[in-house]
Amino acid sequence: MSQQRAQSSGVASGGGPGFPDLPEATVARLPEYLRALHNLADAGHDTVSSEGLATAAGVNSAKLRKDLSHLGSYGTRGVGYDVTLLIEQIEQVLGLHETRAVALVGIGNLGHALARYAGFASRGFHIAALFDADRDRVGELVNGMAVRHMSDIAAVVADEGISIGVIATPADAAQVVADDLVAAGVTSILNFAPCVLAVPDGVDVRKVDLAIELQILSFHEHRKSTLTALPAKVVGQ
Amino acid sequence: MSQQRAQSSGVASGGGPGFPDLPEATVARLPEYLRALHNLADAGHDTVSSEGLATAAGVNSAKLRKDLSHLGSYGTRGVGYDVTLLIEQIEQVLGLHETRAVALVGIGNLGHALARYAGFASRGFHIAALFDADRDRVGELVNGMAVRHMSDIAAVVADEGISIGVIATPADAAQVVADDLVAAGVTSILNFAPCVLAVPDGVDVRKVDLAIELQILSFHEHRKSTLTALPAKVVGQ
DNA sequence: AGGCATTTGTGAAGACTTGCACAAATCGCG
DNA sequence: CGCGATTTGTGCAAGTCTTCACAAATGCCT
Repeated sequence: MSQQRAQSSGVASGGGPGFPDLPEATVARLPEYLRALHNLADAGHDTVSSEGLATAAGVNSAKLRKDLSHLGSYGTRGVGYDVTLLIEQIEQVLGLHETRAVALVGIGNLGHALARYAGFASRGFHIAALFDADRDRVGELVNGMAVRHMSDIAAVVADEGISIGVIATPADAAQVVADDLVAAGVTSILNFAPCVLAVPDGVDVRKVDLAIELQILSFHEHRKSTLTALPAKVVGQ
Repeated sequence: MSQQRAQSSGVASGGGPGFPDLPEATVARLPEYLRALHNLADAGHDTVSSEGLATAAGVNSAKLRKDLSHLGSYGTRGVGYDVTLLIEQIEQVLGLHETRAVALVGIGNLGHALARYAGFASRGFHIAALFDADRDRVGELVNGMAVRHMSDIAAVVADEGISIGVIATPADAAQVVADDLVAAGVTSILNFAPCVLAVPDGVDVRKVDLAIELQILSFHEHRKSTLTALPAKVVGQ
């Protein structure tokens, strides 16, 4: 069980049959483009220019064009991009055509909120099971779904075809949960616990740490207050 | 009110008196180092090597040393870093000595969870006020604090010295809320709504989009399932 | 006091990412 | 049919970030 490595850019396709060799930075922006495109489609737009889509997604238009060019040529010069076609292509690349089953582990404050969050379902993810290690919480209904005990995880993951696990436990439980998820066959983990997870090669981990986001903002606040000369750069988003 | 620009690296200090010129990538990692250092301190370690701290923080040791070297020389060759001293230095740089007051807007599912999340308080942030636009929710007690109406925001932000706003509203309300926060004097925003915010220069925005994280994982799942040859790279964290 | 093992701090190379600027392609219109 | 306006796709250069590799510094042990 190796310590996970830092993000390594460039998703090689090994010259295989179907798939593009997307830079990791591009992959991270595609979902944002997709969201903007859905908004445009809802607003009745059939086509959109790189400039228009870039603005809607909060990026530079040259960057947007380069990102999309990695998927192939789906724009028309002098016109722009076909909104429906581009949605189709990005969903294809992101693998969003098959609805993915997700297991959510840790039904505390955050877990409750995630279980009820409509944004997952509306964007192609199905929360297929809820788990907690606390037997007092097992059986509780959250958003119409019963909480199950961690000991069921292997069976449920197999039965439901779950490939993604979301960890919303305290930090001290997260590694054990990750090990259980991996043992059950999960190959992608979204970790909300404030700790680093060790996972085997072949398992992807993304981490979201709410306090870290605030601390980064704190740095910029601090800088602004001690140094009033320069305008702030907008960070991330 | 300009469209915000993409992350621009390098936080210039303008040659001013006090402050280091930290690369943005370094700033984003400092909170992770800080968390790891607190763990080490709790475990009774007085010093730690770059290798040890790097492992605990999930990064390469050379990267860690370069990051820390930007803060100055606080290590001892042949020995390592003094844990307490380094904690002190990083907290200084991140501006965590003064507790920062945070306003949380949007007390729905996610807002409730954030209001109750202990990780904020334990890492130096004080949730000073809760707001919602729904008058039916105003007055409700969440974690011992009453929800107030958005119309109070200007007065409360001034009274409580709030500098950071957290937006946990639906996407269609987020821009209005951001405008209100900025008008009230907030200069940093953490946005959980799935949309791009336009803010004036001088205001920092960071975005956390839970569905986007899953979609990025989905891409890697998709890639793994269509291409079984290569081992996956671990993404982000 | 001297030598050895350890570990930091950093120069340099390489990889990745961004953004400009423009040729090539397309459409609409006279 | 041809021309001008528009917009994509991309070569290239600049900037940023990561990683290696090693000299310099430190402490321990004899």
